Amino acid sequence: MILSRTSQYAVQALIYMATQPSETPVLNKDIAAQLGVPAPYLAKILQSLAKGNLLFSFRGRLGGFCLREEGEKITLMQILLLTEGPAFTQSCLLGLKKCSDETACPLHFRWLPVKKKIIDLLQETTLEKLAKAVESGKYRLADVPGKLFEQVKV
Amino acid sequence: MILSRTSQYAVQALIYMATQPSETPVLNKDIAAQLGVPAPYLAKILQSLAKGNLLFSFRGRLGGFCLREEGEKITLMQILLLTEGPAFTQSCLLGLKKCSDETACPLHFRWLPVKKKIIDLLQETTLEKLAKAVESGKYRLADVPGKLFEQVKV
DNA sequence: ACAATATAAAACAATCTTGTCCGAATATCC
DNA sequence: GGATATTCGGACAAGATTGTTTTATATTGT
Repeated sequence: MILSRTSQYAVQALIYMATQPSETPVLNKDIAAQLGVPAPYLAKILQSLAKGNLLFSFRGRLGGFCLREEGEKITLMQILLLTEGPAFTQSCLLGLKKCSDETACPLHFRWLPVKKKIIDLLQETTLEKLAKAVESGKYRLADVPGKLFEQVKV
Repeated sequence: MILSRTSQYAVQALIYMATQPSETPVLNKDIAAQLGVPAPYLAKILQSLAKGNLLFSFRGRLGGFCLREEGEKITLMQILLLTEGPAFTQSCLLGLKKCSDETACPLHFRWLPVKKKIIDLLQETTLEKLAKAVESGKYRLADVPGKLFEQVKV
């Protein structure tokens, strides 16, 4: 598995938030329900994203979470640096502590161009793009998405 | 982290084995010492690789482990399919159970070409190539490799 | 028989994921 | 202003998974 479950939930949640009107805070409870993920776990993830300055959080009635920046500015890389840790981009395939151009594992120079592709993807993919994809109805954010964009307003 | 520790140890161990003469079995104990990884844990990994038909194992005195095929035939993909599980190549970045061209997550088509690069790399990289890289002395298989290819025979 | 070795199983520890609980903050209603 | 409902915040623990160690057993060559 490339990403930890924590990272997967974080990305899913932020994409969902980017599909919602940005004026009113989104509830952890609602996000969890829409994605079908455990609410207590998601709450902890959202709190850490708020500490990482990616979200605003508001307590009390009418509280919830808001994206701190507009969706077009937030990249997947920003999210994953918070959830996977800052060493995320420098990790060695074989797990060596020190694996650089000078002291390299035998896979280092084969892995380098692929890693660059991954990093490029993560840096150029913004929440806005992903949110639009979901809003188009052609892509889904969760298994058995149920009524993510099929619900009728009452 | 891209690979589990189990996978990292497995790849390291098999590369090391490929650098050793193929006639005589290699001892788990020796591999563990050279790589600086816990021997009992490595033993479990090697056993599972033997069950997956990648290694021969011999019990008793003069026993040990041998590569089942020559190094040039064994690819990283073969190893990781055993240690990461057969679903390894189809995993969705966001963790969706069903994420195919028909039912896709918003990252699916962006991720696809990158995933292909990874799979290509894993399929075309053989133990032989990696073993030769290590034997050249320019690459290291473990942190603080100590005397991996510096030791003097007595 | 003995020593060296792999194999198996089980025990232990650490980490990751999930759930429960209660307190703190905030808006709304009276 | 005070009561109330709602929501985040944080502590704690249960469960699951992964990683690590220990112990015992079986096999093989000398």
